[in-house]
Formats: sequence, C-alpha cells, structure tokens
Amino acid sequence: MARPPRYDASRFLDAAVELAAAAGPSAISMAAVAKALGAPSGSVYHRFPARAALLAEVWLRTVENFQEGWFAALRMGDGDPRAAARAAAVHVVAWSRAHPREASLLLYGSAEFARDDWPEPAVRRAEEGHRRVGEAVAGLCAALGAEAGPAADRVTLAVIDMPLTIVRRHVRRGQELPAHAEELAGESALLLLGAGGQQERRSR
Amino acid sequence: MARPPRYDASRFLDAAVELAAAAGPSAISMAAVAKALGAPSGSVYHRFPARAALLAEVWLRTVENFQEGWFAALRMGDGDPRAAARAAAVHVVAWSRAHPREASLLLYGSAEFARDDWPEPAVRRAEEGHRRVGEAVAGLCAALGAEAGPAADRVTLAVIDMPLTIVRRHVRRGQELPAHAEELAGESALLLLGAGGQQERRSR
DNA sequence: CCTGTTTTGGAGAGGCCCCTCTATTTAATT
DNA sequence: AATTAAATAGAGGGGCCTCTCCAAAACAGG
Repeated sequence: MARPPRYDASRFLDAAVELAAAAGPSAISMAAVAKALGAPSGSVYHRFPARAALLAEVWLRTVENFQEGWFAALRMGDGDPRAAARAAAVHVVAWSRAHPREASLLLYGSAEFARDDWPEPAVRRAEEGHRRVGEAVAGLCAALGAEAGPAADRVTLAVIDMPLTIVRRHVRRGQELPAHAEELAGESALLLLGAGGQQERRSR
Repeated sequence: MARPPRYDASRFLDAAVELAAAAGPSAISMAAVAKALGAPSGSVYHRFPARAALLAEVWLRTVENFQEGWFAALRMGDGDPRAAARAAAVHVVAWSRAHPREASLLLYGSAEFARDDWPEPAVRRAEEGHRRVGEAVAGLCAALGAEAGPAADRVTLAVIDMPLTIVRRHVRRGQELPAHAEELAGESALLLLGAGGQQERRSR
C-alpha cells in the first residue's frame, strides 16, 4: 500500500554521528546529513520535522545506549558496592574505547545539540535518564557507607565525571585511548571513594 | 594625526566572552559582537582580520590568564610538591568561581574556537602555553617521587582535568559552584597522587 | 489494472553570516 | 587653515542553512 522506504531514520542518525564526531554538533546540518547518504533534503525532513528533532534523537540514542551499559556494569558487582563503583567507572572508559565516535558526542553537552529547541517528549526522555542516573548514584552512595558515606557529588565524580575526563583528553584530539586507561579509571574511582574499606576514612 | 579609537580590541573580546558564555562559541559572530557594542561590523574587522583571529584572541587571552594563576599557585608550595599540587588543583576551582564566564569558555576546547583556522602566531602561542603546562607537570611529577612517582597522566588528571571536571557540572548549567568545591578538588588531587607514590598517604 | 498511500526527489524562499569595499568623520600635525 | 592618517559607518555580494512545497515514483490491496 505504500512505497518502501529507502532511507530509514537510523541511517540518518548514523550519518549525523559521523559528522558530529568529525567536526562537532554544529556540523550536523540537514543538508550535510542528506548529502552523506545521497538523499534529497526532503527525505530528511520526512523523518525529522526539524533539525532540533534530529539532534535530539542523535543525542538520546547515544546517551541511552551508554547508560544502558553503565547500569548493567553497576549491577554486576551486586554484593560489593565498591566493586560496582569500580565496574561502572571502568565501563565508561571501555564503552568509549568501543564507540569512539559516540564517545566524542557524549563529551559535548546536550546543550550543543540544541536542547533548548527540543520537542517536549525528547526533553522528558532526557530528564528520565538523568533521574535514573541520579537514583543509581544515590543508591550506591547509601550502600557505600551506612552512616557518613561519601557525599553524592564525590560519588558522581568517581563513577562518571572522572572517567569521562580521562577519556576526553584523548578523544578530543582523535587519539586512541591508552591501554591502561580503564585501570586508571577504576583505581582512581576507588581512591576517590575512600582508600581502604568502609570504616576507615581519613581523619576529617 | 589620527582619529582616536572608540572601540578597542579588548572591548570586542569582552563582548565575545559574554556571547560565548551565554550560548557557546558558535554564538560569537562578527555581527553579534558588533551589535553588542552598537558598533558597525566594519569596526570589528578593523581590529580582527577574520572571525578566526577574533576567536583565537578570545581563547588565548582567557587561557593565558588562567595559566598565569595556575603557575603561581604551583610555585606557592615551593618546598612541598604535594602542597603545590593541592594548591594548583584548588586554584582551578577558585579561578572558575571568580571568573565564571571565562571558565565556561575554558570548558569548551580550542577546537570550538575554530583553532583549525587560526593564524600561525596564534597557534604558536597556544602551543607554547601547552608546552609550559607540560613542563610544569613533568617537574611536579619528578618532585613527587624520586623513584616510582605517579605517571604523568595521573598527575595531569589530579591537578588539571579532575578539578576542571568538578567545575564543569555546575558551570554548564549556569549554577554557582558549591562552597566545598575547592576542598573537594584539593583533597581529591591528594588522593589521586598519594596512591601512586608516597608511602605516607592520607596522613595529612 | 486501478487506487491509495507512503516516500522520494528537488526547487526555491527567506534568513543569517562572513567578508569586502567605499565614503565619511575626527583629531593631531604642519 | 590645510593636510593626513586612523578609525568609524554601513551597504551589499556571495554562500550556506533551515524549512516549505509540490510533483513524481513505487508498491500493496482490491
């Protein structure tokens, strides 16, 4: 009952990822995406009502893919919260190594992907992901120290921001990650969470 | 012998900082900079031969200002390399607190400031700064552990990247830095450095 | 084969931006 | 007062980009 699609949405998104990895999110123009597939611009607009909608989808697909693995890594060390934290930190680096172009996107913020112009549903998806990460961090926080565990922002630093920053330096200049990057991330996360075990925190 | 200047270069740069802090480096257009001062576009081109030259100057002025203070902080703890490292890490946060708009620039890379199109002298200035930072890190590295000191990338992480990442989360959403951010940066830097080298860890 | 629906294909309007170019203003010097 | 060099002032060309719109194409079901 209808002409079969020739370019589906995900192919446009793939092209957009490529463009952004090469020259930043601003290089994702509707014309450039179309040209990358040899498609007319109308076909892009047939899938995405506006540039902001395409940018939103590129960002959300990437971030949700990343978060999925991150949550899985956290659940891995299900008995030991310190092992879970280490696994999560290591995952950030390992995922970036496996998906260098997507990692490069992640290092830009959602703001660079025109978040201010996103359609409402996309904003909600982003907020939902953010909320789930926050919950996971809070849970980890609680599991780490029944009383006087490290503050939430310290945990966030250890299991997300710090590993991402290890990745940033290399990805931003198009270099491969050094072999020991995962180990550096995991070890640093443990250090930040409290050197030895639960009870002994440095004199504070 | 000549008409006195009405807009000097630094005022254009100030306007550019404001624009970039509000909406990213791509918001620095020659037209927007001119409009911010009520100047005609020709006056901007009278000071800067091209947009790339203006972006380079905005970036370099900010980065060199930042680095100056960072070097000074490093020299402060001249006897004790650990104290120097802590001071440097703390400085990153303190400087960002004092200069939130400039800090927001720093969190973008030079690539976002059209580095690929910079004139040759600007590129050299950037490389020179980069080199000096590398030297300082290497020196700190050597001072920290005569034998088996922490690797250079761990030191870089501790005294630059990690503090910057603490700043990033807040600055990117336009929030003020929390009061304990400096302490978090300093303490985390010591934790990261302590594990690799010295035996007297967390004695403080 | 015909009909209906989805999709492709592509032209073009309107807007912003980079940059060029010329004319004019301004003040110190002669 | 005349001269001169620096600086302002602003119009406009050329290019890219977003988005609209319409016609043609391709297939599924009757």
